[in-house]
Amino acid sequence: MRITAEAKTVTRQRILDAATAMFQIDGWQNTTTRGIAVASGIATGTLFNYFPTKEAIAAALIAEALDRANEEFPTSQVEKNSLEADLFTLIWSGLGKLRDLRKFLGPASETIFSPLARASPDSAGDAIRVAHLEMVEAVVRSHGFPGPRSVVAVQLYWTLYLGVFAFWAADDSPGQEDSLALLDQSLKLFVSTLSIDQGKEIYGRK
Amino acid sequence: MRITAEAKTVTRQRILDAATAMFQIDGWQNTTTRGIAVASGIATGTLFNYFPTKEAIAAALIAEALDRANEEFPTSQVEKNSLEADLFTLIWSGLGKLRDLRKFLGPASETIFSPLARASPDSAGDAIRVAHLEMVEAVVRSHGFPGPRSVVAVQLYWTLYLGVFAFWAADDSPGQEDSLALLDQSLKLFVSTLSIDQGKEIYGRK
DNA sequence: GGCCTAAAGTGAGCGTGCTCATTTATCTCT
DNA sequence: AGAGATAAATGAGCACGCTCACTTTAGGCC
Repeated sequence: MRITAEAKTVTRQRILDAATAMFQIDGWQNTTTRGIAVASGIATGTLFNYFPTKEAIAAALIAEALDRANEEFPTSQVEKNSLEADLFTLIWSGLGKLRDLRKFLGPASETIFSPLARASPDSAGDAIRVAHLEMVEAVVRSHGFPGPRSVVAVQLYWTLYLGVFAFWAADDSPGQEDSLALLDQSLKLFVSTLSIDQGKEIYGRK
Repeated sequence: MRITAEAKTVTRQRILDAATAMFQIDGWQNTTTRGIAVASGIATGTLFNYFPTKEAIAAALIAEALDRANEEFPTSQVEKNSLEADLFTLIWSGLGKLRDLRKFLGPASETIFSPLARASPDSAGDAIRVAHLEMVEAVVRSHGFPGPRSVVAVQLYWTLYLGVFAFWAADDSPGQEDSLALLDQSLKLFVSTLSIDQGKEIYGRK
């Protein structure tokens, strides 16, 4: 068995499709890795040749959805919008792409986006965090905040983002208006810290 | 076997002591419920008569530590301090009581304080969240914000608190100065939302 | 003391997520 | 075409958290 690269991506996709369906129908906890394997037509062990953990499968789904949103985001825009408005667009469109996954997003991300993220840089969700932070950093820079950001500012942003994310995943208010309000408020707060943060400390040391 | 209530609290304490030691030495993942049971001189099944899950054991440890901090907090104070200063005292003393548990706090709370908290009010950490929020609400009220708070404000506070909590648990900066900075900044932001929040909406509607 | 009742204790066993020694399939080289 | 090499697939098996049918033990009552 060699140079089956093409076959591998096919299998990979079959796993992701099966997992999506099963997570949505049965939920995160009730979906077993054995089940996903069977539904994908492979053995249990094979599944783990493609994804190191169950979380990694969900993380891949989330990452792909967010990547799609990021691609659509106009990076080299004529900035007529405020920083807040741009970040709002970026984040809200990301959440929009995740809409289908919402049902299992809460339980899954609980393990994926551990608050402990800083201590385990190899975790399944870390790549997502880094990618998102880079995207945000680019937007912030394009609005005249040269950076670099302090540890505190970065941590604050990520905290607020996760808060919005988690709230949104479980938000049953009509049109997710509560989430909109929270995102709006969170961004106001974050932006207000940026000016304070400017030139204060670089990554934690003076 | 009846009215062994006293014996039960003794056993309960033995479990908590054994668990504390094992979590600290071997970490959260490497400590098994079987191990805790053996170290406590009981059978595996018996352990689960005292605590429904492994998380519940850690949650009990955290809850007791925070309770101790809450008791020490002067509720009926002559308020000469700012709201920010009072919240700072409350939170920082809480973290102080948790110092010994720090090593396993990150990994453990990852499961305990799920962002999904809203959807599973029976989870091990929910009582802690409620107790803390009540404490904060009391302090906020005593500083002339009659409330009630909007869902958004509550969620924002809890998000910021968890962010500080998680950061602090893994903070290796000398004297946890980064955590201090983050807490300071977080509280500033939260307090600034309070005046906006006043009279705006009660628990999410109008 | 000898029974009855029920609370508390027990550990074999289940279903997980994940591993790893072994087997199978494919490509390369002669 | 056959042999050799190796990437990929396999599933029995492990350790874990947790359950539950059963056993043990302590109290109330005569």
